[in-house]
Amino acid sequence: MVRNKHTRDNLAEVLRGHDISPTHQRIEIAHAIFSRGGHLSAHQILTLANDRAAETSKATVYNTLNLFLEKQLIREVIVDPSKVFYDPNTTPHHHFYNVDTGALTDIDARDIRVTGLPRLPRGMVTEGVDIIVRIRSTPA
Amino acid sequence: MVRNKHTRDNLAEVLRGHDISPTHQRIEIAHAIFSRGGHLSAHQILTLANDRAAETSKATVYNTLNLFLEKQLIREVIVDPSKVFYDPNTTPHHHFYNVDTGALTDIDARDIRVTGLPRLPRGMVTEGVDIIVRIRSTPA
DNA sequence: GAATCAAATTAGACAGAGTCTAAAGGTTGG
DNA sequence: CCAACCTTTAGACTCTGTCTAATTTGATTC
Repeated sequence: MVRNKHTRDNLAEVLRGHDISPTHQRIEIAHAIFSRGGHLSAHQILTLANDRAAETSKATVYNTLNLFLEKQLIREVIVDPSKVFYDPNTTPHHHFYNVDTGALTDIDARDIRVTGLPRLPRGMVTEGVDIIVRIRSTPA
Repeated sequence: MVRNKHTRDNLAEVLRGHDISPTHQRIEIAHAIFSRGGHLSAHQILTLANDRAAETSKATVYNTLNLFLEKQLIREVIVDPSKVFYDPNTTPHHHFYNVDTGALTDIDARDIRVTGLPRLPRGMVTEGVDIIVRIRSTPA
């Protein structure tokens, strides 16, 4: 009976599974990202990681996020020119982006089909397809 | 018989057509963007605009690009976390993004069809759908 | 043309995200 | 314990973009 998938012990295992030695700081950062399940900026992650004890520096947050990206533990979502969001959901999915509030919402990619894309240039392969649906509330 | 669609005189007309008073600087900026037909960063535009005569400041480039955006003369393309690209093509289209080189290529949106998108939350409208196909060259 | 007033431009200070560096701390194996 | 290596760190630095206050430009009216 699992009470919490994101205990620090479990996270250490996850990190090891991705070839990442689980240090204190990395576990705190993973905890910040995974326990909320959603779309945080580097700055938010820095704040959360230092919530229980101030032991993680800005440099480490950036180092670690880039490491997590490399090891495919998280994904990057680029919708706002001034900020990158980090996404713990690495299953194929896309995003609604509320241009008024900045809120990001996942769209499961299972049902999505894109047709009519041109053939790729020779010697090129697709690494991924990102769809961002920009939405806003109807004006009064 | 038109030799060049992007003479400075023609551009002045285009600007007026979008409710923008055509100043020297604005014409130089428009010229930089339109005469190359694609995907420049603010920094590149600043350099190009000062090519023939150094008369355009950084502040004006940013002011002007934002004005052009508002007046729908150009579009923004957000693919690179560290930089916004400005796109003179305002017809519906999407992009190939070469993650190795950073090169952007247009994909005409006419033939593209996306199915399976979930219904929008109440009171929301779609402002636009951006599709970015990330590509890279096959490893040797 | 001169006077006036709004719009546009500007240099440079500023802000925020992210990188880099050199030093220090911690692990691990022998 | 030692050596080699990996990780973290403070803080300086870079880069993109914004802001401000002052000046320049340009159009309008007399």
